[in-house]
Amino acid sequence: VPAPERTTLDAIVSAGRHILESDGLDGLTMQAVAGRVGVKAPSLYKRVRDREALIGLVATAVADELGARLESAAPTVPAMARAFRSFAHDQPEGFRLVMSTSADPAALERASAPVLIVARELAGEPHALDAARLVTAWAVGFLTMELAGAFQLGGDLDAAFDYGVRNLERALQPKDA
Amino acid sequence: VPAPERTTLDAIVSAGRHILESDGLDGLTMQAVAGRVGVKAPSLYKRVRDREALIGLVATAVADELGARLESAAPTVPAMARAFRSFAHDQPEGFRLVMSTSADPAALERASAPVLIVARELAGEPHALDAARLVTAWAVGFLTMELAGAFQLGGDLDAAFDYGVRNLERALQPKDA
DNA sequence: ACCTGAACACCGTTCAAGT
DNA sequence: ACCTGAACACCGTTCAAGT
Repeated sequence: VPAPERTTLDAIVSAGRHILESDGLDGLTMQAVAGRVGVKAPSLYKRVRDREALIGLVATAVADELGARLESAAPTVPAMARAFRSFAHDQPEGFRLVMSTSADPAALERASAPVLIVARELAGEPHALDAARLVTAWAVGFLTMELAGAFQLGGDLDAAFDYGVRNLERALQPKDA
Repeated sequence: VPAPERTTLDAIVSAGRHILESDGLDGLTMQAVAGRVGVKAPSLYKRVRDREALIGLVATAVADELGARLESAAPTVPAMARAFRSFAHDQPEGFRLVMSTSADPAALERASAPVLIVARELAGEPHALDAARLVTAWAVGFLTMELAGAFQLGGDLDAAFDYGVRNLERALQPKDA
């Protein structure tokens, strides 16, 4: 006797993202997600292996949206850095999750593709990958610290971010430019 | 009727650090810590407010050791970057914890002081703080990604790290150098 | 004065029983 | 074929009772 489906994997992941942002990773419980999609916790196990797998799906979905935002930004270092930072401000918990958990490798690769293109244009082919990693690592670290409140010494964070963008752009030019 | 003390706060924090590295943050349970110091879980509440506070103490202890290592490194960008990376490799869970939790602000400030000194010498006083943040953010981001396995596109990570160090050092010099 | 067993709330997960 | 109540293991935390 078939039974009607009362939810979908997409609804579960979407509920997970919403709860993550409002209640943090600790608040992302199976019961909270189940309640939000109108089902009891045990039913989630029909669509998701366990909580860890659900967290991975949430992280991948966030990484995909980050990639889409970077893709639709202008292909310059400042524009992509701004897009990156505004995403982290909009979804701080999701951003943290993507950076700490290993999300789906394919999603991470998609997200980093736009950066690689800009880096190639700026630094030239031989150092394109190293250059992309330099600017990505800086942005990840800056936002990790900003979100964690780790910039203790005050000062203007917006100015510090601009300083970073400007100097990195300069640093990526080939030495004999 | 007084009762003998069967453990100390130091022993608890030290046990916490050990369990953190061996079993991860999820494994850092009150029962595991209590067992390691030879006591039952409820006794921990005599010395620590709750699990969250214990995690904060562990993070602060790790941050203090990181600061000490940076302080004893040679005052150059490459030497401090190497010290930073080797610390993250030695204590990956501790490193992740310090970067994600807000450890004690005072500990974070102590840890970043040596970087500030080098940055001041390289970039000059007006941009010393911005420069320190640039290099610190890069190192934090690089290691966050390296530890998370987020560098998907292969290549030589040691070389990518060296590339970052070299180019950042160059980027920090005043524009008219 | 610290330590512990017992208790409670809460969560992840499994599974037999419903429809 | 999915959904749920019941059950189990495990954890954080409190507290009365021990010494």
